[in-house]
Amino acid sequence: MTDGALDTGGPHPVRVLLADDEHLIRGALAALLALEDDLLVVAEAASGPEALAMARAHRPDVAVLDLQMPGKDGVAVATALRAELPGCRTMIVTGHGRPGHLKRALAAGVRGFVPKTVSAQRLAEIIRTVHAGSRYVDPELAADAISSGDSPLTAREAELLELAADGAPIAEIAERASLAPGTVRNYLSSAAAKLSAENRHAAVRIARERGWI
Amino acid sequence: MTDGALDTGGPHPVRVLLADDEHLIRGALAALLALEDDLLVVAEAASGPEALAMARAHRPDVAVLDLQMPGKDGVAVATALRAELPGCRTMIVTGHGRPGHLKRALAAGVRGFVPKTVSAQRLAEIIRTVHAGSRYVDPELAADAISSGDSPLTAREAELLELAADGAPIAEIAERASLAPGTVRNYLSSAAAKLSAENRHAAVRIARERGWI
DNA sequence: CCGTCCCTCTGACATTTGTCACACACGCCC
DNA sequence: GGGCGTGTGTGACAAATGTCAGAGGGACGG
Repeated sequence: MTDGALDTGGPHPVRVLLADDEHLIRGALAALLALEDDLLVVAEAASGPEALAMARAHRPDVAVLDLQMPGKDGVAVATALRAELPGCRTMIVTGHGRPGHLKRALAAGVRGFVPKTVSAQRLAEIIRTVHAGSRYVDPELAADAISSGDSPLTAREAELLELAADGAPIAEIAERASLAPGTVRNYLSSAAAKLSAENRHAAVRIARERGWI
Repeated sequence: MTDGALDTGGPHPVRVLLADDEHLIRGALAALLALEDDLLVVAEAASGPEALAMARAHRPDVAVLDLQMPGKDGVAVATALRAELPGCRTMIVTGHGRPGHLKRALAAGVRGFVPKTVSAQRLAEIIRTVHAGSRYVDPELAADAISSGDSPLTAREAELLELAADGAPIAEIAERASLAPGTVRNYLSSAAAKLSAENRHAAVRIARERGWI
């Protein structure tokens, strides 16, 4: 064991898992992180399920997950990892961060949340921060989340709004939710009013933007 | 001037402009392309207008543009470049390629269209291909575009569908299009029928997926 | 225990939206 | 020119949607 005085991260480099479906980014990122002496990319994955399998096999210290991946999204993977590998810290990297994702991520135990607009060096610092046990949330995304505030929708309203998201007619939504059509209309109307939307479709759009569904 | 026998691209390296709002990717990409002897990244930009300004200043041989950028999207930049710098080849790199974008891009004179799932080395090859004057379109994206086929919508139908995209009520659409409400309903109904949609909102969603609006 | 508040749920009613039949203009082929 | 097909535009009618008033139930504090 090397126990001399080391100033670049100590004897144990941080073992990193990289998961992103865009090879271009993942490969480039791996190359840049490899330049950091104290970081070691031990596994890469291009999908949610693959990320989980890789994590089981390689037991990384930190998992860097893209939000949008085929199969399972980043937050879902983080949730699963929390249960399976409690010692593994998770962080999310995302292209266009919407407030709701941030809240979902933090609820799933994610320790870091950053947009892809940061530099690689900054990302390396954040990986170290997260590995050390601190949390890091991009200030701009945090501001967005705070300014957008909590969802004013009740659970049922959000649920029905989600069922209405693909433009289905009321009758179909009512059937899927096992409710009377009138009830469905009422919830959607209430949700639209809270969101200052003209109708349920505009409400869906607004709720999406705010990350509330 | 070096004029000896060179086998890695000749005496004039390909001058490349990189435009992408995600620093993480742009920086990483620049680093990876720098490993190629015959490619030289002469400028980087994080937005559409910035990309144009950089292109004017540095006159690159090939402009690698992200599709989604603040200010002006990649296709819009490509259109402007075609007029201002006819000698500059343009190519689009995109995260999630939808058929309509590909058609728009080709119409704008773009010579290359690739998803971000390709590797950096592959991208380097494609930059060379494009610089040599050939075109390159990712096979999978091309297949999508062909299978999705041409839009069955007439010009007016597509136009009104676009106005309906944010969930606005018919009256507002009619006003913005200077048409009678009945006419608007008729066009949207026709568009919905062609797309096998239950209503105009579902039609909007389908047309978006197919890249027809 | 009681009142109060909020969420859930429903049906009746008015408004909005989708469907249909039809009129007009334009381009095309014979 | 005459016949034909297609895109554009309109209004009447039927169906879907949004609005409203209100009933029932659980949580919370006085």
